[in-house]
Amino acid sequence: MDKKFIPSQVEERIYEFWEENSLLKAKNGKPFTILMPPPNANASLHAGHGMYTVEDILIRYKRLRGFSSLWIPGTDHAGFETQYVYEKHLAKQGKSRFDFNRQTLYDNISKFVKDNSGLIYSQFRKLGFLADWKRSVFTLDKNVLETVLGTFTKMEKEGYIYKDEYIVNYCTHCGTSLSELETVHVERKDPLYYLKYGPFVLATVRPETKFGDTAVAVHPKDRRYKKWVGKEIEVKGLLGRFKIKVIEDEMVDMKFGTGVVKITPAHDPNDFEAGKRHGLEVKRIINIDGRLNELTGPYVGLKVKQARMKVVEDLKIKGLIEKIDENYAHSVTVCYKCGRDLEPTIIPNWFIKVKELKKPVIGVIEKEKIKFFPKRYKKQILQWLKVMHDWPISRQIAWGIRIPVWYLVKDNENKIWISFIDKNREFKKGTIGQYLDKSHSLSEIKQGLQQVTVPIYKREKVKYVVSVKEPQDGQDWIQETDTFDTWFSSGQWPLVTLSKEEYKTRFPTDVMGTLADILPFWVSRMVMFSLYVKKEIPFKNVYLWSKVVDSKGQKMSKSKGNVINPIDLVNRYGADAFRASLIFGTGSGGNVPLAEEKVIGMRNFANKIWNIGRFIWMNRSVILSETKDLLRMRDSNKLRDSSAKPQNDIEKALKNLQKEFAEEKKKYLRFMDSYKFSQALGLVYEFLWRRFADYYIEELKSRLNTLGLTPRIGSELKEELRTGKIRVLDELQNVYFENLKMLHPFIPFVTEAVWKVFKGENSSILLERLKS
RNA sequence: GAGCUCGUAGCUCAGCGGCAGAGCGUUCGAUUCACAUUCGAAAGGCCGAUGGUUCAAAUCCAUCCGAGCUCACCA
Repeated sequence: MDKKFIPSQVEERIYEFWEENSLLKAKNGKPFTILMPPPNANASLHAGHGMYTVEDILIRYKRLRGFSSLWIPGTDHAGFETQYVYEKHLAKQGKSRFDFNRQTLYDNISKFVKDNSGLIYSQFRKLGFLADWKRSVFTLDKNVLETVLGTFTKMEKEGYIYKDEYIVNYCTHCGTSLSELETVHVERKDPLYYLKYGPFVLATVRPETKFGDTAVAVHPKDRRYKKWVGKEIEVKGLLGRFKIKVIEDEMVDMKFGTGVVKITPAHDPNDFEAGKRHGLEVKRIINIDGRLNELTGPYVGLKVKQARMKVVEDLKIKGLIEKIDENYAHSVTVCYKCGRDLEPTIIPNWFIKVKELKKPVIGVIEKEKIKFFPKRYKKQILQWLKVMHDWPISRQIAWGIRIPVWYLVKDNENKIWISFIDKNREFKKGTIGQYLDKSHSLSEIKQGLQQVTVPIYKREKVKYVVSVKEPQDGQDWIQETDTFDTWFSSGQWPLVTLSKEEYKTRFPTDVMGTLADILPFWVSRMVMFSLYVKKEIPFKNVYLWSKVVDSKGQKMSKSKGNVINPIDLVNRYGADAFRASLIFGTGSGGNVPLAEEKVIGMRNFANKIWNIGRFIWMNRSVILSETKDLLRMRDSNKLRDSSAKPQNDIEKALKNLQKEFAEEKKKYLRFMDSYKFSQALGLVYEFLWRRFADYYIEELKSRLNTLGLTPRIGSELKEELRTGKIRVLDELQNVYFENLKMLHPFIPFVTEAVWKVFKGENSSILLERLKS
């Protein structure tokens, strides 16, 4: 054995051993199953992925406890995220997604993902993860598509899916709508404009939307404006005079501004709701490219911000601005990805009605059929479920699972809007009828297709069918271009990962471990889909781990320059040290600070484990080789008298050691079974280092020394004590071995390396059992 | 506005009714000994504040102060 444990010399070999000897696969026993949260297929390992260690700990622990533990990995296509990355990549080449038709864009991204995937699995291997890589599932695999499309079809048939023109947060830069959860609210100061509006003055931060106003609202209790309610007022505006209705609505805050609000249903979520309540016209004046449209007269084509400046300027000239509050602080909704202001926009979207679907979810969580660790997340998810509203599942991006809806072309030529690149590589946009008439064939359109938009028509709806393949009925159909929100497919992760056989024995799975951040996005939806499709919970326990932050508790980000590359740490200090540093001394929830000093500390711990083994190994080998001699000299009476007392002391110490160990183990099992990994590791750390090494070994050494013995090599070993010493080492060794097993889930490499020293190259601690 | 969490050693945080703890850092000391990636020792604390429950409170309850997160709203 080397003086030091050198991870880089053994880790790779050990991992290969596990892999070659099928130790990554499930063995016989009672099933224990974890589905790995799928990282983005094109991702590379970041510090946060290190927390997957928690799942590896469970897998290894359960294996040692005799379970048939199975960890199934996978990767996610991560629609929006990936397309975003890819578009940045395109931008570097001076291109954009609009230069390609949909299919080509999809194929290019697909290739991009393939080229960049696989990296993260090799990094996971470096961390020692005992997952069955051969079983990896990708969220665009055939069987996943079947399930996901099947669920959609079922939901549509049963009335849980509807299409609606709804106001959604739309990022004009990223070109897609976002769910509420994908938005970020930031506090900001913007000018608040007080506009003269007929007989009123009203305050707004968005004067450029005034062309879309279809009412003015006041509070029902506001006496100041009572006489106007229900009447039309005449307003002088930038485009001339117009009449507008005054309505009353509780949403108005009498104290804010002048107590009068303009209602712009097409461009504000609250106004949209108000518009619904009062049956107002939805007048859209900003297109989805973020520019004002022809209804705004001279402002057509301007982007929102430019338009605002121009409108304000013109209003000033006309004397229509009373005052401007330059320091108005409010919060703005921005894109979580690019940080730009979101434009509340009306676009046709596919929705899932969640009112009925979420009821059983709340039920199983309240009844604790699914348990949360730490417990407080139960409250959080329940709170979130209560406010959960219908889920928009359409995304206007190419990289994803295309929604299996086909629109009938016939009779709808003027209702289906398309954009495509024609055979002369020209970009075309308009209704499908416009082009079919002009010698563009449907197949040409389909080939160059970028986007299909079918607005909601109240009277004559556009006929569509839900079908995975194009309907073969001789009629012309064109498929929806929207794709599913990534969470729609990853929400079905527990439904696509196991084999048919395994659904009988391994479902519900045992533990779902994930970052607390995605509790609402992912966990609640997995439960929802599972209860809907399988009438069964998808997992029994949810373990929420914490965010990995830097040593000062700051979130890691490139701009702050505090990003720590985990592989770097692994290369320098070993996978064990990295893993343990994420677990040791960390609490439940919040953040896990990752500091190099801590990794070093854990490296030292791994080395300590190694050296305790080395001590036992060196002395044991000596004894074994000399046992014969020693036995022959048993009757020697030399030192007999003086040996009596220390011998008894050693016996006593051993008894204490056994007692302490029994207590340690009992506690350990309790901690492990209640997912208190940090405490379990801390316990063994304390026991092995502070008690076993610093106290018992040191004590024994010094007592042997008082007899003129050093527990060292060959000739220096005095025979008189051998009987006692053999026992000493035997007992030390057993306690040590048990502790190796207990530590193995946390620091698999060093424990396995030591094991192999004692039991041979072909042995593995993973084949051992940790008994109660 | 609502909910949740956290204030414990210089730093990062465990502990969550029964002697105030760990890692890192600091100071002093040891060294042919399994390990200097080591060992021994020390300094460092009104456990955010106040009140309550209790034989006993860092721990439970209430209020307050401070920090953070999430959700909702904001013309």
